[in-house]
Amino acid sequence: MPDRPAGGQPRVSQAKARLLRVLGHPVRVSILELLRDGERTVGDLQQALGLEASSTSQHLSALRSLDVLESRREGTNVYYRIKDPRTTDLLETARKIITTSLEDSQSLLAQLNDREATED
Amino acid sequence: MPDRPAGGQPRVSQAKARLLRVLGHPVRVSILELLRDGERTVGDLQQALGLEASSTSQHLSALRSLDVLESRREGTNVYYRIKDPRTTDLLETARKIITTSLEDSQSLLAQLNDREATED
DNA sequence: GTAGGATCTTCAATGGTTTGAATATTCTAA
DNA sequence: TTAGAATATTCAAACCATTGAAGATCCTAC
Repeated sequence: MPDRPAGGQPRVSQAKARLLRVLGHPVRVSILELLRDGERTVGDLQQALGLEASSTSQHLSALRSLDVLESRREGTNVYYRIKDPRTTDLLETARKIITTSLEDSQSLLAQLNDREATED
Repeated sequence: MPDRPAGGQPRVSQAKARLLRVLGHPVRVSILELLRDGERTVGDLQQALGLEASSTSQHLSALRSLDVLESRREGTNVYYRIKDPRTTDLLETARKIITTSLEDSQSLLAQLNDREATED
């Protein structure tokens, strides 16, 4: 079994990319944030997201097909939950990276403004 | 300033999604893996990736535009490096999630095979 | 200083993939 | 069987990746 399939990049890179890509959508990020504190029904999620039922279901199924979510049925409702808690950590890390990056540009901006005020 | 822009999902979710999506491509995952141990030139990366120069440059620029990478020029070469080390952590977390998920399906498969061998 | 070569980036066109919305279908509980 | 809920399918529009050509930028050597 070759490490590098026809595509070009190694299998492991491809697997990571698949996971990150499925997480890389605003609706799906919102879903994970909603599920951070525990399971919820599809109808509940749909309402919180402000989406059509069909669209909600499609995003949920994308996440489940990569094993990010799992579901159980109870009567007429289906409950979804996050399968691996490290998925939440991953999103939290993403948040930290973004925050740092924004803080850096903020402080750069402040420096530029200071300089403008004092120079010449 | 509204939390929820016209798009639908909150700004924060959108920002996270942008970051995760730019990381969600096999070539860009490979780039980050190559840069894990330190900076490298574009030509070096290009060769390791097996890509066209222009394609390499565009992936690098996508990563830089979201502040994932930074670069410096030295003579005719440009060196790229990872800006925030937590980006590496994020990829590592992704790897762990995938590994666990694969192990789970492996053991499920093993159970199925055992049952097949002993039943009837 | 300027011609040539090397490295990297940008641009525009193409082909492919993903998304969103609407509709149809399946599933479940009563 | 019927209503309600969830999922699957479809198709047009938006988006992304790749390619090749042209454009910068910098070094070296004459």
